[in-house]
Amino acid sequence: MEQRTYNQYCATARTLDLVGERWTLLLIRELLTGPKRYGDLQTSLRGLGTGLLATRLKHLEREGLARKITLPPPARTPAYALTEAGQELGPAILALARWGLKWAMGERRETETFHPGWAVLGLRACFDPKAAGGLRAVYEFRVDDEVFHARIDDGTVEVLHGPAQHPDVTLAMSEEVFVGVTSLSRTLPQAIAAGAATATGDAEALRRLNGLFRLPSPQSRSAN
Amino acid sequence: MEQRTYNQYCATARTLDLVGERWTLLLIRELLTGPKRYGDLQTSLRGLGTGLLATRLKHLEREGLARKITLPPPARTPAYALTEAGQELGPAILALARWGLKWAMGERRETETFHPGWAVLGLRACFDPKAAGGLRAVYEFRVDDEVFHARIDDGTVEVLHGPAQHPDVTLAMSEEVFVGVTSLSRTLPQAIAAGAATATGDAEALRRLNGLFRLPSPQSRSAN
DNA sequence: CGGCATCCATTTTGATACTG
DNA sequence: CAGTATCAAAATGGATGCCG
Repeated sequence: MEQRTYNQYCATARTLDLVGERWTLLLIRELLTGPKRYGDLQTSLRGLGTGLLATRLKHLEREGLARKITLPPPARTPAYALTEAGQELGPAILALARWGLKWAMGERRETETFHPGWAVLGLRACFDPKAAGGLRAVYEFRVDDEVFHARIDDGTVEVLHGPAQHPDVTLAMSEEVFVGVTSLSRTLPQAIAAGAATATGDAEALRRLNGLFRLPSPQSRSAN
Repeated sequence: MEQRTYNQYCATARTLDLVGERWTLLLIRELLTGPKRYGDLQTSLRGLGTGLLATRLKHLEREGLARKITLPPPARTPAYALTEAGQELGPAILALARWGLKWAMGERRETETFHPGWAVLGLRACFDPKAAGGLRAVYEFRVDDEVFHARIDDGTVEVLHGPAQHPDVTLAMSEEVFVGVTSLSRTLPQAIAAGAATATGDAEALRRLNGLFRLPSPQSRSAN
């Protein structure tokens, strides 16, 4: 069971030794918005078989990137959460996401799965701390059945799966509309005006929402 | 020959579809400091067979991340360079490196290879733009036979393989000493005082060098 | 539901020999 | 030096089956 290694005394290579195997970074991506259950991970990651999922989770546990927890009552069911070391992979994953938003997104393909959480993470990747100066607000996103919330506190964001305690603004829309908004094919105000999205709560916080995320305009890699 | 894909409409997954295969990010890491020849890539990446190297390079070309060039005279020999899209993976790779510096480095293992360029990239990953405010200087690093230079220009760095045109400071030391300095086990002034490193050039620029890079103190992943 | 074990068809990889 | 060709070993994926 010798695990494969690049055998390089290099920070990048050492990191990839730990998280560079197939599925590993996507698994961490899933856990970035909070603990997840085994079954939910399976659902999110189509193509990752149950055997390999178990292997990967064990690996993350053994390496101190994730740990198995028991969800608080009334759930009391097992789940997986990131350790501090795991959490700190967030910036690296968001950097990959920023690159992807600019150079690799385009239209959604027929065969591709989609979960709102991925788009929420895309938003987080584009968060502009400067634009959030002096702002303290909690936004709740209800996309079909999935709920996320973003807590903005003067230049910082935190994005978690699940409802917020006291959202300042609650937004609701369909998955399709959410994809449109997070891929710049329509703006949130347009979607609201068209009745495709609803927003309730603090009007001032809602007004500031648009400027918080700087989605890059997609570029082509073909030339140059 | 369908290439494997995660089939997720997600910026992170799309990026990993392009560069998540084994060796790919390390290949890009090598090209981050300038064009490299086929043979040099083979030398740097022990364990990557020539067949796979050719496959990966073709993939990067096809996807618009790298391109084959002819080095300018008098070399006139083929080499591979990053496109703009490829260059922009730098931040993501540096984010992985920053994580590795903090959570995965420790001592060099017997089996691990090492190249000064990797440590130079580690420095770049820790560059502190604030500390470089108002500074404009070129540092040349001569580590055994390898030469790199870093061009600092008021909050920006650029690190390239090869000698600088007009270095403000030239540093020379052995690989071993360089590893020591870039892993915080000794400081550059200490190494110079001990005669293990030599520095020539502008004293003021040399004095500012130390503060430019904020190497994180290594953390253990085991607990927590 | 959560999670590990098994079996098997495909891919991916690693190592080496070989060619222009 | 820059790659191709070839083949063995390892990783993946998918389907089940099992057990608490």
